[in-house]
Amino acid sequence: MKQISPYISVDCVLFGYNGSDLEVLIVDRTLTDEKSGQVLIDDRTLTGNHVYEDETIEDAAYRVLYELTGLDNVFLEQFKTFAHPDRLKKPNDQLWLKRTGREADARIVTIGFYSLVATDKVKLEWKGRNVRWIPVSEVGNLAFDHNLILNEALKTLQTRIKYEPITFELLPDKFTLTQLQNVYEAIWGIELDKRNFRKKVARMKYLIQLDEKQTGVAHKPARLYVFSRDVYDKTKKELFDFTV
Amino acid sequence: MKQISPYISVDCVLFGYNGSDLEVLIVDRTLTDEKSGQVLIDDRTLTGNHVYEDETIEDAAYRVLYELTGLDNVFLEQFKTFAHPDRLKKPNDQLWLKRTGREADARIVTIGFYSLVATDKVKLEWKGRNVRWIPVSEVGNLAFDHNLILNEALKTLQTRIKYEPITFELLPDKFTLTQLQNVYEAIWGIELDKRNFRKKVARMKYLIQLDEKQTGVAHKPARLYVFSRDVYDKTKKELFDFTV
DNA sequence: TCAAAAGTGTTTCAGATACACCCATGT
DNA sequence: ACATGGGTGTATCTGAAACACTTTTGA
Repeated sequence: MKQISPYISVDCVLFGYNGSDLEVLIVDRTLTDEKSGQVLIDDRTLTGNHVYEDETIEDAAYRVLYELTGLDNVFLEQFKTFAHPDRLKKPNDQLWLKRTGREADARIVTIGFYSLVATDKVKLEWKGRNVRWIPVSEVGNLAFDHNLILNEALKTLQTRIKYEPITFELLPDKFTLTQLQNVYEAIWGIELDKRNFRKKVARMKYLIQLDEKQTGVAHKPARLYVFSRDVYDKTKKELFDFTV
Repeated sequence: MKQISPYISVDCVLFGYNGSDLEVLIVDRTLTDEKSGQVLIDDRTLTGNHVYEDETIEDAAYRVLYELTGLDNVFLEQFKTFAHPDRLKKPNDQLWLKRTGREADARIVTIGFYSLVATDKVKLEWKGRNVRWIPVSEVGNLAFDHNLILNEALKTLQTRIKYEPITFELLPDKFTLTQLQNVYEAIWGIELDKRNFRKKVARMKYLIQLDEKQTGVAHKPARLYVFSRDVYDKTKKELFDFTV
């Protein structure tokens, strides 16, 4: 059995998109007293993971993703590390650590990763716990410092999509321009003009229009597009202008 | 005495500007065999630090900066965490850890911070070791994974200055527009057009023109400017447009 | 035939780029 | 007087923003 690095963990913020809202994958955390049957803890967390001694943190994060989605080519990026001495010191968190056989006093550094996945690819069970997609705006209180981690991940995502084409990771392989626009709108929480949006993406050579249309929709069917990483890598240029 | 967190460290990439090059603060690492007098190690590192058990990583990073500069209001930002299992496993690094009384087998996570300082504010000695500013392009091989850390810090800096006005942190409080332009050129390694640069900064209301000029220069003296954080905070706006 | 979303063009304005000369100072 | 860097304006082009109607499909 592999040895676990006891002071390092990774937390993964999995973002998904349900057609109208930006969602995040949340896991239920419940703890019931064995004797009395009393519910001691009933709240929620992000998906986290320990790290093995001989494993990189990236591999540890990919392990969570693989367990949740069965996919191994998912967008994943480190965004910030959380190491506050008191980050695991709330009463519920201490109780949880003790009851699940962890060292409750240890200072654990967690490296935050965020990930973009098509929501339908996720199983609804993980390590025996319930897993749910929840719109980011309805998440409420999370355990540990997971609200902080989620907020930082969201800020990173909002910024990153301004400069890098990663939004299609939230969509099926073939998608419409309206879906793509909706993703930007969901992440930024604003509305964009359809015509201007389309003029903008028309300049993005790595969005390839297919000879294919939606089917089974009760309106004019939209054209389908795919993202071409190949074209993107060949045409992307460094941006040396500055805006602020 | 405070207890040290044995598995967490911070590494600080201090960037400076000498009037023509972007520089980074580098510390000599020398180890001499006590009996033979033979030089066992003679190379260079970034400035790093341990973290105390009850201390945040930000505070630990500020401690390095304070020791080096005597300043406590320096620009500092976390940019990436380095945790590869083999990051301290090179022979010289193992030798160094053992001879300086550290646990050579332990996996140590280091959180990378970068910082922008006016170079003249730095003392030239730190923990009994020689400290030097070296142009980023001339750094050469560093100990541990410090070349990797430096490269990531530089990439972060190059990107960050596109969107946030932090470059003046590398200059004296009062600076000329040419100095400011030179900083951008040094960080990006490209040349910018003087007139276009000035038109651009003219739109930045937080650059305040003083009723003051350079003195003692053998040419038309330049006007001096200061950065106003106050104006910046009041006028900065969220950027929701996207460019890629 | 109606409901629903797809798809399209023009005008106006702001900012990006390219480019060359005179000015103020110290030596 | 000369060397040095400071400081300025215009023309062109590209992209951002604002804005409304026709088209195609399934029900």
